[in-house]
Amino acid sequence: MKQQHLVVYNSLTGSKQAFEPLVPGQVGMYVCGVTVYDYCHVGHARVMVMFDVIYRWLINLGYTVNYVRNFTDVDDKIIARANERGIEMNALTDEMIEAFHVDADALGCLRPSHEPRATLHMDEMIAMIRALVDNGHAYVADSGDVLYAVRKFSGYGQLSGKNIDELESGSRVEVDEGKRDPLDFVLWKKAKPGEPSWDSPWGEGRPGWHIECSAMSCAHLGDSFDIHGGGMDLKFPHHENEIAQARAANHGDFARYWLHNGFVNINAEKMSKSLGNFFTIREIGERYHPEVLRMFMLGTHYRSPLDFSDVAMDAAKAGLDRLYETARRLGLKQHSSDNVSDSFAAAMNDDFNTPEALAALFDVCRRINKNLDSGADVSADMAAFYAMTDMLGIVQQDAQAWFQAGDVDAARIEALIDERNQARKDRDFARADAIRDELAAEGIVLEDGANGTGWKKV
RNA sequence: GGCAGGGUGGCUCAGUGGUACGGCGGAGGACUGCAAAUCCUUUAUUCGCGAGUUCGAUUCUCGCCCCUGCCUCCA
Repeated sequence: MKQQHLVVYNSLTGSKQAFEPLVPGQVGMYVCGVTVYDYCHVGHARVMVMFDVIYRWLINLGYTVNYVRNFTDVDDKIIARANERGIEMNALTDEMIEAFHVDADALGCLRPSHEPRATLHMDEMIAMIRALVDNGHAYVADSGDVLYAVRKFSGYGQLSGKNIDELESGSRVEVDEGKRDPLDFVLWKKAKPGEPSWDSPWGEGRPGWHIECSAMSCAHLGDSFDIHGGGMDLKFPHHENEIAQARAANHGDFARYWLHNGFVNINAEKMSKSLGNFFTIREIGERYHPEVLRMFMLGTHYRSPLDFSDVAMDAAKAGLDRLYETARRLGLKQHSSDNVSDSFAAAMNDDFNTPEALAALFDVCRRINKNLDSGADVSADMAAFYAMTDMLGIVQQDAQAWFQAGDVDAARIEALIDERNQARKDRDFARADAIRDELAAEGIVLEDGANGTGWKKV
């Protein structure tokens, strides 16, 4: 059954739905970014990569996409880290945002249309909080904090599929003195001495975490927009609270489709900073090309858990090498746009099923190799091959460089290859094999082809 | 405890009411002086367990076992 039109799994309804944007031809998409106090780990990478693929596919479908991904650049952890390091908060967040971009670029992620920072949207946040206070959805507690009254919002719990009473019965939340309800959350936090703060109708303070996303998404995309995404762990309470704030303050529906990606696990356990079982993108980058990490992620559907391991990364590298091998045989890349195979398109249209899309890519890859072997025409398949790899954001490097990157003395290798080929011509295979073994010991593999001998680093 | 998502070959990962996609790995073959790469063949009578519905279930229903996540900050 071919899927001609995009169907997405909407966390809000718990089912797959045909995707129909609010405005035909246009998509507004907001993805929760990161809190910038440290380097990104593999879990963050998954959000970046998967929503990058979604972004690319939406564009391919012909939509004009307004893709917004925020930076949380003020919060407790940031302040604590800045104090630890003895630097200003902004110095820390600027540094981490730059690092974020380096990592995202390395992973081959396109830049979003907008990357708003919380600290640059104080006016919007304060306006939204004021609206909530004015219409009775928020109140000023004895502590001076402004809190959101969850009981005043009838739809609370719709996204996470919970109701307030259930949440409270199993709640681990400490009951705060000033709260009218244990689930009430902070909209505006009164400043403590020495903390960064902004002026507001409720005195000096700073915004709560949830309000920034409500305010920034609506500021860039309007009170109603199409897609809101992020990691599964943000579903509750973060996204639930975003909905409560935005719908109570504005008149729109807020986000209509909610997309949540699964976690990255280590030994079947969630990778997280609190558990300390995480690898940063940079650490992985020392052992694997970032594109291997991307390939690894594409092999699993975005909503499923993804178990990170060296074995899995090695397998991803082997598969990616095979694609690069084909790219190398094809030679110069022919740019193409919408030549993806039908099965690839069907897979992507079915809630961005990248594992199935990869299967479609490998089908074409195999056919190309076969036809290249037999000398048949591959032009149509080549266009499809590159259209699909571009859509997935893989095979973006020069194929020759992919295999020959690293610390190698190419001139010396070429010289040895010449020497070996002379030996082969002289049928001195002992000498020829000795040279090959010598290079193999250095991780250089020789390949004798119809057009001479090539080499690659493994 | 409540809610959510899982358990598919050596590993990994899709999928479907009619005996299972792809990748990695293994085996055999073609090619090669030998390799490497590539191609071909092959690698699950079987989809956690038990029952039910059905002509037929891995796919639907029920029960059970196990795993993970969320319910607090977390992508």
